[in-house]
Amino acid sequence: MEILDKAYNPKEVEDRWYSRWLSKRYFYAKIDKEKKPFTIVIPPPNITGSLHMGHALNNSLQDMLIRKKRMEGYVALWLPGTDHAGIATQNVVEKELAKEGLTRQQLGRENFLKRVWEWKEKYGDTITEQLKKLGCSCDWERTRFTMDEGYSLAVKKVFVDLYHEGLIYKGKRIINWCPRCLTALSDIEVEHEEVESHLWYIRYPFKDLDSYLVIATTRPETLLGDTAVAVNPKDSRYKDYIGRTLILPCAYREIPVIADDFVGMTFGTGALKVTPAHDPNDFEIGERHDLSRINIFTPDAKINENGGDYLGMDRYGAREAIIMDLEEGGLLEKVERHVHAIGHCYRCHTVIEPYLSEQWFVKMEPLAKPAIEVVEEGKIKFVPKRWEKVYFDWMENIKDWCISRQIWWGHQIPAWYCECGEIIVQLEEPSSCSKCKSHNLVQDSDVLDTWFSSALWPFATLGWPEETEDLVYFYPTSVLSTARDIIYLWVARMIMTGLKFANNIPFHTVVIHPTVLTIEGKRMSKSLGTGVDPLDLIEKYGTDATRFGLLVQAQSQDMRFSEEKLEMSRNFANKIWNASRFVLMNLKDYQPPEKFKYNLADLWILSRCNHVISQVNKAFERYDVSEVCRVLYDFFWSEFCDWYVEVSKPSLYGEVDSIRRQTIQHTLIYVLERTLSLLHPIMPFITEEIWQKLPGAKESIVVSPWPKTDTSLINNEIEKEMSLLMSVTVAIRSLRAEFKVPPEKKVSVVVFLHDSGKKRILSDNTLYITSLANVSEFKISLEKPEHSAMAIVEGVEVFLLLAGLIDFKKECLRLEGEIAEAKKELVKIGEKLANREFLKKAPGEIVRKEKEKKEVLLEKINKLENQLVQIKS
RNA sequence: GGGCGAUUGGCUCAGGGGGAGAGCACCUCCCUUACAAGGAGGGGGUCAGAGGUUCAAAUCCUCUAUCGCCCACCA
Repeated sequence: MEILDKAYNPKEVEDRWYSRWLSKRYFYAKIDKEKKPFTIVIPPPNITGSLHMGHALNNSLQDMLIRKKRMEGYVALWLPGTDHAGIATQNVVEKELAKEGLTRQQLGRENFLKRVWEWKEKYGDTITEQLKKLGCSCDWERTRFTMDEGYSLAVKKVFVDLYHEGLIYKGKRIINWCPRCLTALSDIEVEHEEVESHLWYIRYPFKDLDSYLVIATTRPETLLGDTAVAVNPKDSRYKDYIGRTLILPCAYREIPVIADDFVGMTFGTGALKVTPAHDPNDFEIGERHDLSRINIFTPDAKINENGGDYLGMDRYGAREAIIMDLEEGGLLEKVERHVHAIGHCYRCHTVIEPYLSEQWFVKMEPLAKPAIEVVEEGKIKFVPKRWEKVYFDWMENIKDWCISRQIWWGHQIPAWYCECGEIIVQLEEPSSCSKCKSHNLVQDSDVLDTWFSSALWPFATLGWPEETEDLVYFYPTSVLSTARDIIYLWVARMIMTGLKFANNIPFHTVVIHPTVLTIEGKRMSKSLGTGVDPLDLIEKYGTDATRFGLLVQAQSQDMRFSEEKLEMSRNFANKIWNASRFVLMNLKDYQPPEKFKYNLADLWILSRCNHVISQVNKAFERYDVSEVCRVLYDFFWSEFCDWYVEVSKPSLYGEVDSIRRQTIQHTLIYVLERTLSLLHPIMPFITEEIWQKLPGAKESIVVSPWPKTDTSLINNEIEKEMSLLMSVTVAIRSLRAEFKVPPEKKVSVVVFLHDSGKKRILSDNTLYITSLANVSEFKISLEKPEHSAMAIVEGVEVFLLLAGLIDFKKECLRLEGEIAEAKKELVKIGEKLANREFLKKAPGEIVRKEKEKKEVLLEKINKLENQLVQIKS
């Protein structure tokens, strides 16, 4: 039997096992129709990404689930891969080009894309390599990328099918435009943030009257694009002005006063400037009143030729200039402070410009409907359940999805325009126009929203649209685990496309894990420097400790993470290591026993162990990974190590009876082996390393069977008996400490009790108490000894014979304190039992328990008082 | 403006109708041959506040306060 080093050294162990597992192909999910599949598709990280705490948590969680199922005998597939991340990746490569003084426009589309692919080949696997460091048991042979050939075909097919079904259309609308990324964004890619700004009150003079109308706006610069001022038709203040003409300040255009229900009468002045090309509401008002739409911005948000004198200014410069001009012209009535939310690009945080342009959209309502139903019907469950409401709220108010992006990196839209005006949408490039036969066709230059392609992830990765073996066997997948901020962006859309194109739900459970925050409760962010790098943690504490530390905190609330919290986990890993070391050190002569001779403690730990197996399995069913961690931590440390290992020592060191010895050895192995298996999904490396050294170890813990509860070993009677011994032991230790008995000094103990059952337990297991509490003589007596300190546990009076060591004054005080405390409790219980309503309405079980408590307390007080009298005499 | 979540010992968090818990920190003792990344013992909380339901509330309901998150076209 090989003995372990004194302290656990994770680094040495981790690389060795991971490459071993790979070479054995344990993570490869081989289709076996006799077995059930269990599938998780990884939320594909961006190729630009590197592992952050959120990834570390989410992937530890997925690995935990997949490893457990693998051990349970499922064909467990964890399908990995990456996302091409259109805007993000394009930005990164453009930045690189900028260092060389180049722009993508200078390079041209084709060369630029070549550069991006080169970049991808070089850096795109960074994050998947990091996942290996985390111990993730992904099936790397099935790794996918959202721009793989097959995957791209799936994307095109979905687009083409939706188009021909009328669910994708092209339209001119106000969309969210990022003036820095120079592309449209969908509504959910815009992050709203409250900012302190102003409300400017501006006078718009009437053409034919010597007066003016005052409008209030947060964006004075857009007045250059105004084509009307609108008031509410019910607003008596303005009734007479409807239909009159105003002179637009700074632009000197004539615009009408119109009436529209949209306008609120209480905000501002009740008069609204209408800029159809730069505000979604104004756009709609414009449609109703047939107003012209004047675009005043260039794509990078500078004033264009429609802005007259302000041509070339950027939007903020133009604002200042216009305010100044208004002020000079006496047209600025007043300025108020005003807080409002404005949208920012989720990629570069530039302020979004509502911008009129022609884009492709997906009609969402028909897709959303069945996706709502499957969640309502419980076919897909969210964990925690409260996220279902979040999902419903969004789905029930869903808006059409703008899917075209004016960037180059991504899936180019499979639409071709003919000079005759015909639009051809199909998978392959057409050789000629289907209408006029012209060969002069140009493909739409836009690419699709990255989320359009990731929406297909659960089935496109399995080979769809081909009816592949993988697709048939592994789809629908089982669990999806992700962060809550992509419930709309990703989860909802996967459900919609899965139902539509793979004819089934994409997964039956959506686990929404908590967000990892800093210890101050702030979001972790690289740019703010508040992030923690999980690889640093792995380096410092080991992968297993890092995983345990994250998972034990993964409860239903967000977690405030700090590095110190990993110390607990590292210590736990070390504890596992050393307890195993102890076991292995005492196994040198081990032979699997043919006969057993169990003691109370053996039966106790076997019972506890099986309780724990069942608790762990239940917690897994609820996806309560934190509970799994806690149950195992508590059991291993506070029961197995603190009690069973300690109890086993005297027998292992001194016992001559070889059957007893073998029984203890067997029990140690039984418990350790099972605990390691239960811990393996959380802490894969240390458990494998130790497991391999246990007698009878087979191939690998990775593919070893998951523990099943053996109910025949669960014995509540035994657990109660053991707890009596533990209580007596603690009582003796406590008295020793109270009276400062040196640890090495052996003491004599006398216990006094009447209960014959308890007497038997104590006399049968004296060795536990004498060894655990350093007792030389342990007597069950019918006489109370003098000159001793006393404690009462479970009705047993425990006397520590301390002639000469006892400070009687102190002991009196202590006893009086205990009496007082017991009496306080007695009063409370007394009141309860005096309450007739309680006796009448509370369940009999509760009443009985309270009465029993009262008896125990009375007895205890009586005993304590007797002792007090005796000591004083 | 709407919704969701949180409020439990100094800190970070469990618990979720009938005995207030853990880890860290703190105090005392111990380098005992698995482990000082450890062991033994101990102190510390009227469970944010106010009402209500109940025989019984940290736990369920209502309201309030504070913090956080999400959604939203009031310019």
